[in-house]
Amino acid sequence: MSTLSEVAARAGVTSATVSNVLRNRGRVGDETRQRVLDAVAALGYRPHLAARALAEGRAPTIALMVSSIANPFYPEFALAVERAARISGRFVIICNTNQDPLAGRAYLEQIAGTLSEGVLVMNANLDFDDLHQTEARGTPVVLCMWERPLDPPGLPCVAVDFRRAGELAARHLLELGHRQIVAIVGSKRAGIHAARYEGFVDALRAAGVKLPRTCVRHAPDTIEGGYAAARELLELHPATTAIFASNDLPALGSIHAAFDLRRDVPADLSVIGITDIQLARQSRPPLTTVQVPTVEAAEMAVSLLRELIERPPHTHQAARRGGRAAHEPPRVRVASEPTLIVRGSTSAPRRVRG
Amino acid sequence: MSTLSEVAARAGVTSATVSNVLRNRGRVGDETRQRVLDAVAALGYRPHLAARALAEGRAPTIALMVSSIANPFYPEFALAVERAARISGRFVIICNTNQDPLAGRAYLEQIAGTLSEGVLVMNANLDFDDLHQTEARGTPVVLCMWERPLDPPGLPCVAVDFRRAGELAARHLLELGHRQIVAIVGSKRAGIHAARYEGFVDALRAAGVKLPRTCVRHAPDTIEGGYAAARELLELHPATTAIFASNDLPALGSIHAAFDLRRDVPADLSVIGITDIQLARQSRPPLTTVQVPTVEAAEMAVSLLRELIERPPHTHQAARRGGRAAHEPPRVRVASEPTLIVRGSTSAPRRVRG
DNA sequence: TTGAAAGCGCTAACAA
DNA sequence: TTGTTAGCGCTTTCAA
Repeated sequence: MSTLSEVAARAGVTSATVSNVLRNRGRVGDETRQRVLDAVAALGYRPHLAARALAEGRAPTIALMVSSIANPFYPEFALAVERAARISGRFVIICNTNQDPLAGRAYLEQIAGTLSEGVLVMNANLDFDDLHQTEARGTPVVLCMWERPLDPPGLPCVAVDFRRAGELAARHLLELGHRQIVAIVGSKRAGIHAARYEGFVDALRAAGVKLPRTCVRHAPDTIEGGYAAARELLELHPATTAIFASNDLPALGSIHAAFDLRRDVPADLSVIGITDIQLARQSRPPLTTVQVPTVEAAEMAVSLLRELIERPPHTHQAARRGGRAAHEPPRVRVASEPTLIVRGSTSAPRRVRG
Repeated sequence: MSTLSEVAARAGVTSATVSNVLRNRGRVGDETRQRVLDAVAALGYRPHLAARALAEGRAPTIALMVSSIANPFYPEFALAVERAARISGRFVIICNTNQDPLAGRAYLEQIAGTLSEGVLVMNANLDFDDLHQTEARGTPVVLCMWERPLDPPGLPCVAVDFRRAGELAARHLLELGHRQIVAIVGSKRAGIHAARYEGFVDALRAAGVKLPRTCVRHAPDTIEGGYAAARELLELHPATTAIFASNDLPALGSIHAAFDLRRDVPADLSVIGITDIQLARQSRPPLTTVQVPTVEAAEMAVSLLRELIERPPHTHQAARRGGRAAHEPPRVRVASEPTLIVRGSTSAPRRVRG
C-alpha cells in the first residue's frame, strides 16, 4: 500500500499538494495536478481511511444497532440504510445487541465517536441513558422507528405513525364486517407496539366494537410466538372471525395456526398484520397488512444523522443545554403514513357474505 | 472525549505508561497502575479506535461482502459472523454488493486495508481478480461457503461439501420410493449450486434413475423463482412425485406452487431443499431439507481470517509467491458434513404407500 | 500555486 | 518501572 508521500515523491511535489488535488481543495496548477494524478494511478494509491479519519477527527462510518439482524424485518431495513449511507460516502458497522442492553452499551462505548461518527438505533432495546450519554459526548444518535410522531422522545428520531397503522388495520376488518376479533400484540414488557394497539383498539371502540381482555395476547415478535398465541386465542374464542397481529411475523404464525386448526384463511378466518415485510407477499395466502414506509424511514434516518454529524460543533453545546441552536436540524422527522395493502388473508366473515 | 495524554496528565505519568496499563503491556507499578485507572474512570476515557488502528497499522474491523443482506440466509450467516468477530474484538462492516461486481470492487478498493483488516466473502459475485489483488496488497480474504472441498479456489476459504448435500437429498427421495423427480437449480450463469446438482444427479444415476434435461430448471434463489420453476415443471411433467431444489427459498416457492395447483404436500408431492434456513422450520408444511453448518462455517471463516491477519508479515510474501511459509495457516478449512433434516414436506409417493 | 510544519490520538522501541 | 521519542498516513493552517 503506497502512501501519500510516496505519491508526492513520485510526482515531485509535497504531500500537501497531493492531498489538495485528491480532495479538490486549494488551487493546484493543471500541469502539477496531472503529474499527481499520474503518480496516483501508477502507484495504485488509495487513501488510508483510518488515517484520514484521525486527521479529520471524523470517521466515515456509522453504527447500526439492531436487536438481531436475523429478524427478517431488520435486513430489509439494514439494506436500505446501507444504500443511503453508501451514497453519502459512509460505511455501516452492524451492531447486534441481541436484546441485551449491556451488549448495546459495550458497542456504544467502544465505537461511538472513535470508529463511527454517528449511531442509528433500530429497536435495539438500548438503555436510554446510554444513548443520551453518547449524544452528550458528541456523537449524534438517531432513533429509526419511533412509533409516536406526536410524542417524541428526548432524542432525534424518525417517526412513523404506527397508531394510524393499527387504526387502518381495524377499519379494514370492520369494513369487511368482522366483529369477533382477537389481537396479538408485541411483547408487553418492552411496551413495544403499544401505539399500534391503541390505534387498533380506539378504532374498534369508535365503531362500538369491544375487545375484552381475554381476546388479547402478548407474544414475541416471531412466527412461533404468533402461532402459539393464535392457537390459544382460537381455542378460547372459537367464534373468532379475524385476527389482528401488531406485526407481520406473528400474523404469519397465526395463518399457520389456522392451517393446523383446519380453518381456512380467509374463508373461515381473516388475518392482518403490520409492516409488510417481503415474506408477507410470499406466504400462502399472501398476507393482508399495513405497509410501513421502511425504505423511506431508513433514508430519512441516514440523512438526519448526516445533518447532525455535519452541523457545526457549537450547536452541539446548544443541544446539550436543551435549547436548539439557530441552524440545528429539527430532531424529529415524520415519515409518510402507513397504507393498507389488501392481499389474500382477509375477506368478509362467512355469515355475512353472499 | 478525553485523550490518553489527558489521562496521563491527571495521573501524573506519561501517555506511554497509560497505554501500558490499558493494554497490560510492560511492567507497571501497582500504585501507578491504580492512579492511572482512577484517572481513566474519572475522565470516562475510552480509547480512540481510529487512532489506535493507525498506530498499530491494523484496524479492528472486517468487511463482510454479501450480495444482498435481504436474502434470509445472509442475515443468519451475518449474525454468526458478527458474534464470532465480536468475540475476537472486531467489528463488522456490512458491504452489500447487490450482485454487482463493480460495487464490490468499489468496496474493496476503499476499505480493504485502510478501514478493515480483512474481508469475508459470502456469495457476493465478486471478480476473482479483484479479490486476488486485494490479497496481493496484503489484506487477507476468505471465501465463506466454497462448495467443493476437493477443488479449492486460489483463495483461502471455508468449504462445505455441497456435493454431499445434493447426494443426501437424492438418497432421501430415492429411499422414500420416488422415481418421478424434477430439479430446480440455482441460476446457471453464476454456476452456483453446481456441486449440489452434481451430487444430486450422481446419486440418482447410481440408483439407475435418470433426470432428463426437461426435468431441470434454473431459477433465481427466491421464493418466486422457485414458484415459477415448479409450476412449469409440474405442468410439463404431471406425474412428478418429488421436487428437489438446490436451496430452501425455491423449495418453499415450490410448496406454494403445489398449493396453487391443488397438490397436497407431501401426500401428492414431496419437496426437499438445501440449507435449512430458519424459515424452513416455519413453513407449512415444515420443509424437509439438508442442513448446512452455517454457524460453524461462519466461525471457521472468522477464525481463519483472524489467523491470516495475525500471521507475521513475511509469510504474506511467501503466500504471494505461491508457496506456503512455514507457519502459515492452511488456506482451506472444511466444515462438518451436511445432514438430512426430515420434516413434513416429504413422504413416500402415493402409489407406493400403504 | 506550492511547500513546510504541526498535529489528530495512539503505539512501540529504546533509554533512563 | 517509567519516560522519551518517533512515527502511523493524512489534513490543514500558514508562509513562501
